[in-house]
Amino acid sequence: MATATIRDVAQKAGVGVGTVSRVLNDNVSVSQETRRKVLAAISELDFSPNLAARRLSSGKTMVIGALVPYFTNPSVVRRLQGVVSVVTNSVYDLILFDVELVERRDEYLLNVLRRQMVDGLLIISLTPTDTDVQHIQQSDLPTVLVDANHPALSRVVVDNVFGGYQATKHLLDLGHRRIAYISDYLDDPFNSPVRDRFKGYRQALAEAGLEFRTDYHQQGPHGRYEARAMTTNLLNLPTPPTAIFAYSDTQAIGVIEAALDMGIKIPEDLSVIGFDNIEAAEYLHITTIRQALYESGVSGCELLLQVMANPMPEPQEILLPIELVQRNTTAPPKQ
Amino acid sequence: MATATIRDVAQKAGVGVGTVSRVLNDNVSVSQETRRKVLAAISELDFSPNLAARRLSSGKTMVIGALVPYFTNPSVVRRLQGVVSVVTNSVYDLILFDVELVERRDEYLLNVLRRQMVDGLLIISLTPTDTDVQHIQQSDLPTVLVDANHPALSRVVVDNVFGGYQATKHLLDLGHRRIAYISDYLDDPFNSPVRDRFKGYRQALAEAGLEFRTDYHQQGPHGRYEARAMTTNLLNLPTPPTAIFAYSDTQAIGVIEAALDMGIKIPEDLSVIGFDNIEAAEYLHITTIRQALYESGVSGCELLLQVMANPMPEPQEILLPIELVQRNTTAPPKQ
DNA sequence: CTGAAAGCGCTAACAA
DNA sequence: TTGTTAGCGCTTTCAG
Repeated sequence: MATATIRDVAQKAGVGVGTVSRVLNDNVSVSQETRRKVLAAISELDFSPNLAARRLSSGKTMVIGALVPYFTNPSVVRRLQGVVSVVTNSVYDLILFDVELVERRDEYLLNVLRRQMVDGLLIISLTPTDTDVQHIQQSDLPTVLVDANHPALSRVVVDNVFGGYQATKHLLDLGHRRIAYISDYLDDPFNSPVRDRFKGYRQALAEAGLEFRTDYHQQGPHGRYEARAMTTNLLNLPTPPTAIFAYSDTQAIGVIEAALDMGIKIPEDLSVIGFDNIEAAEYLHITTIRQALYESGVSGCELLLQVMANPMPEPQEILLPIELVQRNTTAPPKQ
Repeated sequence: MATATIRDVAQKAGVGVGTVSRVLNDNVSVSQETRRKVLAAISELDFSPNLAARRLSSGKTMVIGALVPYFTNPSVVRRLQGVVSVVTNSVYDLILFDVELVERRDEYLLNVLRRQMVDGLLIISLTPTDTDVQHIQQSDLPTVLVDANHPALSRVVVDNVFGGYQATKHLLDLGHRRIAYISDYLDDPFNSPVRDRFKGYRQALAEAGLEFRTDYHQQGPHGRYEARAMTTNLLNLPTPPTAIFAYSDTQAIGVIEAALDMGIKIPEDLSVIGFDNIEAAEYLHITTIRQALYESGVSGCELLLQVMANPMPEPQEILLPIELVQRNTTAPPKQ
């Protein structure tokens, strides 16, 4: 069926296109009778307004964009599920930008900004650089960060420094003295949580009068398998750690697998604590720092919708709570 | 910055807008010299073509839609990850339609079809009705089904009847005679796999000379918690089953939790087999029927891209393999 | 190879 | 309250 246009509807209803547009947009200034006629014509012709035309004319796309790194990352997926739950109940559609190559991140962002592809943007687990922020501000696109921090942008975050502190403190309280940290690369500019948690780790260590040992900090690309390798290094040290704090649950799983492979018992011989509380952490009974993943997506999207509706002079910050979840992978060290 | 338009570029380059459009679209009929001038003007003005305008004018949206039910479902997420991996490397963007309410499914589909929101559509784990198919065909929108079957549409599927058979056969081979099936509602029109696997289950039973017992089939809404309740019913029967085949791994997890709660040991007292091989099944060592989830998304999206490029007269079918993965939740029955 | 001009289907400003 | 009309920014004829 060659889809009907607004002109066809106008003709059939015996009114002008402006009037049809008015009833389409729930503009009040239409008489009952006229509205009825137009509505009848619309349903008769099975008319539905063309989106591209509407967008060009109105300047609004009615879509929200979500920029995410590694759509395969469970915690990112969980956040996205929160986003989707909100978007689905709004008038907006969701377009997903998956950045697998960090080098292409820039290209994505600029594209999105310049081409006016979306009315609002959610940036998830991807810390923008100052240059990025400049571009965003220049483009005037309502933007909200989720799990990423920048003072100039509205955001939904957790206190990662405190999270790192809390995880380490838990291990310390258990009596551990040789505590390692495995993480993503500390100098990844797009990942600020990794540095914050590291800071918390060192704070807790210092507070306990413990020296930071560089050989107890392993960093590498994110992932379960990469974490296994880092763990092996750690466990082969002359004086191996008795506890490992992993930057994420995914990495904690790798730590556990590597330890098990070496015949090291958890938690008897090695304590492991993760971060995030993804579903797998529950299944595997991993002690972890829970953060409200799903909720962060919900809050982020709600905040974005708000900002889109009435822009706020100041960037907003929503701080979500974190909480230690004790399960079966941490215990006091032997003897 | 008030974004530059094609007109600005034309003016600055001293050419007509048509020429600018030609270089934008890699049209060959532009002299080296002219192209150079235009390109210079473009980069000088930091110009990027407006998408809405391009869409309206060309009639192409350059976006692919993915219609999914329950974006929280792990197997759906996994398939989607496959889709994303392909879309990301194409010229298309991805827009996500999440259908949480089955009643609204229709509305979504019609909307997508009529408003020309996308150039191609992927329908995941949502079996279309004949009416749906009619609408799709009328709209002439390239469409591919993933994990859903309809003879009139291109699709990526597995042999679910065989899968159900294989799962049941495994239990039978182990020596079980009292085998139950818990599943989603059998009469859900949008879920054909549930019926196919049930058919396979009954085939295997019949082949073994076993009668189908209605009290051994529990159905309900999909989910881990719902599966727990169904399992409790089963296990409280006068002669409870010694093995349970769960429609999905998610449900198998519920089965296991319910059994454990009742002090029933797995696999000693009860064998459990799931379906899908989601990540949690690996963590929990659940015996299951693996299907290539991620791969289904990849194949589906590649097929869609192909169909969009050159429409095929006949609907295509891609059949993906399934495979029994024996882990720790199935064993011979006691004595 | 290139410029001019006619839309694509809609919204919104302007009259009436 | 309503009809008319001028664009929105681009692609794509149609001439030349």
